[in-house]
Amino acid sequence: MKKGERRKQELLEIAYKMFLSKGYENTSVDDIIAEAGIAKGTYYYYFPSKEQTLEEVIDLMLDKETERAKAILASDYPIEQKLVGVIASFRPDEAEMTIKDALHEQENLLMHEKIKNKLMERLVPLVCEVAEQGVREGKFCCDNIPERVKMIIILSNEVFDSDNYTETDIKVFIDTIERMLYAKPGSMAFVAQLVRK
Amino acid sequence: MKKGERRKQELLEIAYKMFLSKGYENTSVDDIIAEAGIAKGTYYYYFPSKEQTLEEVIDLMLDKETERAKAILASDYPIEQKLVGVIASFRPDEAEMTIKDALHEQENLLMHEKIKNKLMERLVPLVCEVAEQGVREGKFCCDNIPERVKMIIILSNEVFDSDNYTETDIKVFIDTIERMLYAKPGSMAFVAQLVRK
DNA sequence: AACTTTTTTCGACTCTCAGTCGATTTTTTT
DNA sequence: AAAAAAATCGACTGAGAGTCGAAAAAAGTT
Repeated sequence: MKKGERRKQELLEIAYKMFLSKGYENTSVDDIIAEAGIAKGTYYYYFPSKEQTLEEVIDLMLDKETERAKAILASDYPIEQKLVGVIASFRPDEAEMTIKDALHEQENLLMHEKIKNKLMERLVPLVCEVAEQGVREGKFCCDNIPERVKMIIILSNEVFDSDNYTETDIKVFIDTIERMLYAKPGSMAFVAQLVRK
Repeated sequence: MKKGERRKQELLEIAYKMFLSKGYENTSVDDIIAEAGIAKGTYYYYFPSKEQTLEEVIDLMLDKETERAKAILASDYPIEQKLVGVIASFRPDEAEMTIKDALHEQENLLMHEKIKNKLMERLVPLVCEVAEQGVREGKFCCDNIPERVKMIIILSNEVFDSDNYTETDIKVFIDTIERMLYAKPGSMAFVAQLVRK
């Protein structure tokens, strides 16, 4: 009654690696079971569908990232840095994502979409906390925090998602979030160092 | 030497309708050829792949919308209205898109993505023209127009794409574009009437 | 008209892949 | 040891995209 749990973890591990290295669409269930050395039926004993596997793989990924974000939230960095830090916690994990996701977007649309949605669900409330803290401290000065935060995250997702963003994109992005939050001009300028790479 | 052209248009027409009503993924090539009353081989005589058909269907859609946008651009409405009008030209064509695209996003991801990309390509330069005109007239006051415009379009896409945006989303969106363009506060307030429906 | 060439059409076939299912083996419970 | 539950197996199905060589239709040539 626990051998099953181990097998499931093993399958998630394999799926995770293959989805990242070859892309979701390019990884067939047959690929996964070949790698695991099991039969089709066994796979479907643990997952109702390939898509559900994806779902669980993503949740697993985001769990780690949520932890990181919460650590930053609990820290005592200045608000501006917290804000950016929490958002950045969810940036793809080094070489992991970047390998394939960036490249052949076509083959990863579903994965990408699911990540974006799940990420949004988790990230918005965390960033809202930071932003509200910022308002209390007088660093930001606006209402409708959740909506503003949502839009900031949308922008950060879409703009920095591809690899072809420019210096100017960064500059404008920073200016935009400063103005959206009614923060002191220049207070977010430090972000430029972090994003550029 | 022109019967072929007619057939191709016919196929695009059929594909267009079916993609919109049933979704791209849910429309098989077999569905299309059944509707057209032709054989598989004939279809592939005109299109190298189902995806290429999608590509051409979308281009066709966007052609119409580009015309509308250009008409507005050439008009002499006030800048603020032009800006919004041009962007709104690319909103899905009444009942057309809304039918299915909004609903089962899952089945339409590729279509959605392609529309977004192609739309961006066409819309950004048009909106830039308006914005630059606005700067010349002193209505807006900022540099890096293309980047700002891109972000505005991203926001309008993502925020108003789903049907569950709120009054507050609209308010914040308006505030954001005013501030991104350094426009007079309230100068864009009229948008609220248009978006609400 | 008789032919040749080009364009268009046909549909059976292949290949890939997700998912099913009943049978069998392994593990746990009693 | 027997019964029950959990885990595994792999052949099979069904759907759907794309291929290909052959045939029919249309256009061009003499």
